[in-house]
Amino acid sequence: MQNLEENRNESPKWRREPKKRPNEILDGALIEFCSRGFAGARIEDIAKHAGLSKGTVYLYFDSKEDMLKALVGRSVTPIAQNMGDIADHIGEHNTSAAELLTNMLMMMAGRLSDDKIGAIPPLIIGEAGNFPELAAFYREEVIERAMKALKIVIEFGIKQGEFRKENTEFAIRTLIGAVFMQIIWNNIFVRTNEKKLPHEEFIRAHINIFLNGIVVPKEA
Amino acid sequence: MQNLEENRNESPKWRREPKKRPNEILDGALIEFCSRGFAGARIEDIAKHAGLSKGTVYLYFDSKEDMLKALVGRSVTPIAQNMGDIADHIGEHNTSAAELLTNMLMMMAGRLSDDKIGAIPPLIIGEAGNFPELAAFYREEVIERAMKALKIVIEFGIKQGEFRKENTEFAIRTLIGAVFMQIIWNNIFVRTNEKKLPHEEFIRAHINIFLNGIVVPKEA
Amino acid sequence: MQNLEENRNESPKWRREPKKRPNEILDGALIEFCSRGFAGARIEDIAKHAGLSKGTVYLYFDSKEDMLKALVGRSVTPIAQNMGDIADHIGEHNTSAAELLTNMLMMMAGRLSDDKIGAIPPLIIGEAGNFPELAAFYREEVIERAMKALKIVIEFGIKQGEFRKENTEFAIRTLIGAVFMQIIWNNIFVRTNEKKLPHEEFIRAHINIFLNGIVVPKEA
Amino acid sequence: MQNLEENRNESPKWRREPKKRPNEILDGALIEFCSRGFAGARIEDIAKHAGLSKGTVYLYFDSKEDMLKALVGRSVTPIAQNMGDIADHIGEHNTSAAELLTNMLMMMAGRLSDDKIGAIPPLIIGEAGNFPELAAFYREEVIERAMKALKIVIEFGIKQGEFRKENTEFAIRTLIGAVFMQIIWNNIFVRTNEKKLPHEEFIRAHINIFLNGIVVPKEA
DNA sequence: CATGAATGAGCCTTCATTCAT
DNA sequence: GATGAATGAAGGCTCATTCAT
Repeated sequence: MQNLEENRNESPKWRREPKKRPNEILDGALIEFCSRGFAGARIEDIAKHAGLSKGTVYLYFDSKEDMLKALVGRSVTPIAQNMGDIADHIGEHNTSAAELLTNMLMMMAGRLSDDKIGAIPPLIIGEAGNFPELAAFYREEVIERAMKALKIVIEFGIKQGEFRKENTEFAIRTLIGAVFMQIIWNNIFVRTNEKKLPHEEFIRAHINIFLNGIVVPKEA
Repeated sequence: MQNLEENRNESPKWRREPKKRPNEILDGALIEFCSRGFAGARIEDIAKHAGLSKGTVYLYFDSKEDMLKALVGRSVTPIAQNMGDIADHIGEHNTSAAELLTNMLMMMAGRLSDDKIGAIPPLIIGEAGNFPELAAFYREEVIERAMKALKIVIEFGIKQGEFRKENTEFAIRTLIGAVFMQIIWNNIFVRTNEKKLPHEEFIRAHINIFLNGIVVPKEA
Repeated sequence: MQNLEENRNESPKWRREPKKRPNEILDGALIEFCSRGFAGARIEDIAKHAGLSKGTVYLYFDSKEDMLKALVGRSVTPIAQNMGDIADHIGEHNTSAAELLTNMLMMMAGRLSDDKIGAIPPLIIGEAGNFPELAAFYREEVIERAMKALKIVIEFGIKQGEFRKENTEFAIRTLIGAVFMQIIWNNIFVRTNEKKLPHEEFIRAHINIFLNGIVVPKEA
Repeated sequence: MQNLEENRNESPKWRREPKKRPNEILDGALIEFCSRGFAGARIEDIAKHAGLSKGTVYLYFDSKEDMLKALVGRSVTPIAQNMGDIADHIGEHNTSAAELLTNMLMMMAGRLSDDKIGAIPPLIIGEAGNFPELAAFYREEVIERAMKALKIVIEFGIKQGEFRKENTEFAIRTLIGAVFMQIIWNNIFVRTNEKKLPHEEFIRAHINIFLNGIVVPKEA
């Protein structure tokens, strides 16, 4: 995660692309915020990740808090967009609701496997007390959208006679719970040299159970 | 899994059973840690919750960090114990695996509905960077135990012919994912005057799907 | 101005009277504000004058700005009070307006000869840009009161036939101008080892001219 | 008085006659120094007033301090020159000492009514602690010269039998006090939408009192 | 046991100054 | 000449921790 390469020789400050600067800083901020928490992260360390000095960071962000917000904002857009895209294609071709659900969860989990994106939810969880707006923002931009999309698909499945009529709200949460599990496990509880929960397989297994359950049918 | 034993012998200070006063302090610490994060919490505010002054806290805890550890320790013991209890009774009476799973999840979710206990996991998630030992401790004492218990039940169900043979590890995580969902939703993302996710109903619905899936059987 | 005595041996922190603390701090603030300006004064240096450490200052004042305001406030009360007292006694006994004016100016200049009080106006002048409220406050509490008192006396003198009818507003300012001169000269322009402008003599001479002018009467 | 000569030879950089650009910069510096104080003024803001960027300022001035000195230097020359001019004409024509005094004070007050010049003394007062040389310089270049000129006129008046023999040093200060009053009042204490002290009228009234006093002669 | 005044390390933030372009 | 990105010293303020009472 460190960009050791950049600090090579005396590559002078003004030679690097300034356009990428904010993003480079946010990369550093992500690392520090995640490993030290917002309060514990030191601006100087964040700057160092981008090969910059303390003061330079303030040319791009007004404050530490500003950086946190930008960081969350940056992670939100891509995932939020894809989410709706999938739901929009319901009924097109002849994709089953089951396939659509699989695609959606796969996409979510896939995106969140990217460290730059998956590290954000735990960060938000940790800072929810200090920055409730951040949690609210993330809920609206990501979680609500995902839920809405899942809802559409599940209701579509029910209408098609493909799914049983279950409490949709709870069903959605069961699906999303797996994503939470994956994120938190891989970012918080996995041991340093232990294999992470592979989203491809885990989500597929999860969907499978979601669809078919685990109980052996009474008369097969 | 390997250092379960170690911790038992060492009996670290943060697992001790404190008397009344320390507990009052920890109640205050919980409130402050959760709303401000570990770094943001001020000892003076914690003390105030217990009707004490700053200095007095130090008669009971060596440091702020010590308090965090004690806090987590305090929340761990009860839940960890119950966990095993249930798995121990497998095969007794003639409880089905399905019933056992329901009982276990219900118990977990029930406990974690208690704010004093449910607030801990988000706290740990937020401080995992600063205190990896805490996450490790919690994994070992709570999550691993829960998983082990769930595993036993699921394997019991499979052996009984009650459950299909699924990837047990993933199935366990699907179950636990719902608990994560419940905790995080209720502690982080729920809006101030919005109804919390009721664990009784949600967990029941979740288990139902887990057992039977949501797809309408081909030929019923 | 330094309190070298206090720092003697290891006289522990908690042994000194805490009641006097704020005043001691303000004494230090005065010294530093006057010699370095508000912005240039370092809290640590201010604290050192009172034999305290940086942090302790914040037990008594919320901020540097707070200290400045307290400092001005402290200097204002005594002078503002005396001012009115004198005007209140007009007509009592058979004091002439001339005597009253002399008493008033003498009192003002006398007070402002005390470094702790005379150093404030130049400070306000220097910080008027940053803290206009301070200048406004000082005008109202000190200058306006002084002017009002002088006005009463001068009008009394005119009514008595003791004074010629001059533009009172301007006359007042002529009187006060001398006080300004005295303050600014002694605090800003006087050389390090040059005699300060002695208010007793200077104000007396000034009043004398004010009363009688300097022109030799045409036919004496 | 003694180092008037020195300064003339040394011709310090801050008395140089800058070209157009530097003057524009100083105009900006004046505004910022006066409204924020020396320490509070930001080079970037000063530059903006002149339509320049931060770095450019350093092509014309070595440092912020250098700008302050240049600023004061710039304001000093014109007033200092006029001062002597008047005194030089004493005895020419048949101007009375009274008229001469009036002319001199009128000129001083008139000049200082120009914001660019009148804003300087309060600035010096505020920064006297940080830059005692500035106060000393101003005293020598402006105040001492004004005093010397006034002294000559007053002594001339006494010799002519036009003035009574008063303590000349004090009398001078009484005169100058009015100028101080005018500057400080108009630059510091006047309210935002309040009329400034009009130097024409105020100085005329002041001189009138100075010459004739305010007491009604005993037997007129 | 309890207090709270005092300490001082620590960090965010500002801004004069530099310098490659 | 002019620019503005970059630097880094400096200082206000916070707060965990100590300790005399």
